[in-house]
Amino acid sequence: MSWTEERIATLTKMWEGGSTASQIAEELGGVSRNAVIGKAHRLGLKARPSPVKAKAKKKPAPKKKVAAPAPKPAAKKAAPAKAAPKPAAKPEPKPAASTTNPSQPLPNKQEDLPKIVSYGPGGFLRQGPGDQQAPIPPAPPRRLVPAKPSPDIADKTSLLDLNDRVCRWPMGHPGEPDFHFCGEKVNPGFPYCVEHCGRAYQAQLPRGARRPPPPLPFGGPRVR
DNA sequence: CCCTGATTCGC
DNA sequence: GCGAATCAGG
Repeated sequence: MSWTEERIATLTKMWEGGSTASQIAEELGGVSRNAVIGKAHRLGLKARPSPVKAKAKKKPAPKKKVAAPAPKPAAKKAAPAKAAPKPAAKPEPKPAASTTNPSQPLPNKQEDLPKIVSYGPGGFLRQGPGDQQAPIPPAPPRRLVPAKPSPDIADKTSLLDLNDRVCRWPMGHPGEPDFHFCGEKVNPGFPYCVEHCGRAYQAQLPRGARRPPPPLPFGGPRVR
């Protein structure tokens, strides 16, 4: 498996969403937990509550079992000394001007809601009924430059384009070059547009009066 | 034991 | 760049 735009997008989204590396790996498929972590680091988006970060113990020369324990005067990757002790360590947690938007000083301080989210098979957001009411309607009227990672999906709704107002119904299948999301305006109160709400939420019919199989996302044959 | 993320380093 | 192996804390 290779790290395509979509896979990286999913990884990033989930990682930042708080999903564990295992969950992400399982979601992406074809990659291990380590692969996810490794990639996450390479993407520069590490820094997350890790159980093994509290005490940064130094490593007593782990030495990979393979490498010969022979003394290496000039180790190819010797630790470049821990420079910059920075005694005056009191750096202001600069919020780092969020993409700068002078004309709109949005509060941007809407509580640190844990907001548990999960992701469906395609990395789409899976919400519980309780979350569908969108407790925080004043979604920042972000009008940032999309900066599409790929021109191929220039007019498609990618994972990165998802927000509280667009339909999250997946179109196509993850991993495919044109995988994207519906992107239509949502049916207020739901994560999908009116049309897809009809697919997602079907009235429970009486026994025996059941209709066709529930066309869940990724659940059945490809529909597009 | 299980889980977690961090890190190293051969490929 | 990738990820298995490994480390290390919960």
